[in-house]
Amino acid sequence: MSFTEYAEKSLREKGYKLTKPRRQVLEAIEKAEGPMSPYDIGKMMEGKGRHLDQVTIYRVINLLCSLNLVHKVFSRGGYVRCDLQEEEGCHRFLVCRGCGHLQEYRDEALCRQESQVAQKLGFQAEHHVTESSGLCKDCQG
Amino acid sequence: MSFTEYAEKSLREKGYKLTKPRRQVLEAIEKAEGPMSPYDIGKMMEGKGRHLDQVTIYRVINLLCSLNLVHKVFSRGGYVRCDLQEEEGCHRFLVCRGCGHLQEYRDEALCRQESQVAQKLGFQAEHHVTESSGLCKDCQG
DNA sequence: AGCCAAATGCAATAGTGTTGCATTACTGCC
DNA sequence: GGCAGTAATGCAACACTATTGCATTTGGCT
Repeated sequence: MSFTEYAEKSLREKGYKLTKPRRQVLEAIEKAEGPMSPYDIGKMMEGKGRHLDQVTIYRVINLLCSLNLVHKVFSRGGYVRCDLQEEEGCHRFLVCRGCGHLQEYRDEALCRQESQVAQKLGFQAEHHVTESSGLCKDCQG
Repeated sequence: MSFTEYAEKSLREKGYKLTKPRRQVLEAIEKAEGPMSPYDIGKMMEGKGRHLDQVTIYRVINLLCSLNLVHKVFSRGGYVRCDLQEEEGCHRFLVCRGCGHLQEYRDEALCRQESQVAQKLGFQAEHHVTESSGLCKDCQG
């Protein structure tokens, strides 16, 4: 199931309407190579002769983020599609400082250990957001 | 050694000048309870009859961040002083979704494991940025 | 005291994000 | 297939975040 298909299914199931702007934003994010800013998405639309209000784009992105269909990448700015679809747990990113390449992954053991460390500090962790920077396979050596 | 003392020492040692704006920003961040935006710092100054240019504040903050004397808190916006001073490694945050309380910590084992997981994916991690959300001691139960 | 590189102030500009309200358009129902 | 009602969008305005270039100032040195 493609990203867009999965996202549209998720929206339906949760009772959200499947509107034209939402389809368009999903399509834009599906096609994008890396993180897109709402502004980028607007420009892409404009380039195709369509028009989408910036506010609408923000609202769509917020919705998609809240459903974990899209993630914000803090260290680079912008938003990317979630590549792990229905995989539960905390999704993390590896961000290459060489080429900017982004890889999403998930690791249950890491999540568990992180929560344990928090517990020792009296904190009950619910969600972890992690972005690691370094060098990807192609940029090493 | 207080935050400001330590920061001023670090600046000197690395050859950065100890200017009035830098002292003022350090003082503001030292006193602040939680994350401050550059705009907040500007307003705080204005309130005391002093004036600091926004651009200058940004530049000072960027410098302090690059020296790890101050961290940006992505999930809340704004910047906080580093509470771990000279402790090496990746500094992480626990962010309470109840009261907004922020706690900084460090855990070498976690760091190592995170790098190992990345390694298995062919990625050579250098630095990890983590913010966990959940409930602090006071907000549980 | 004076030098000078580093840092600041100012002006302009661009990107990011939010709110309120009137209008439109999905979805479910007949 | 049309209708009703609610959810979502468009528009306008606004506020915050952040960057660049250049003229001017100043901290740290001799």
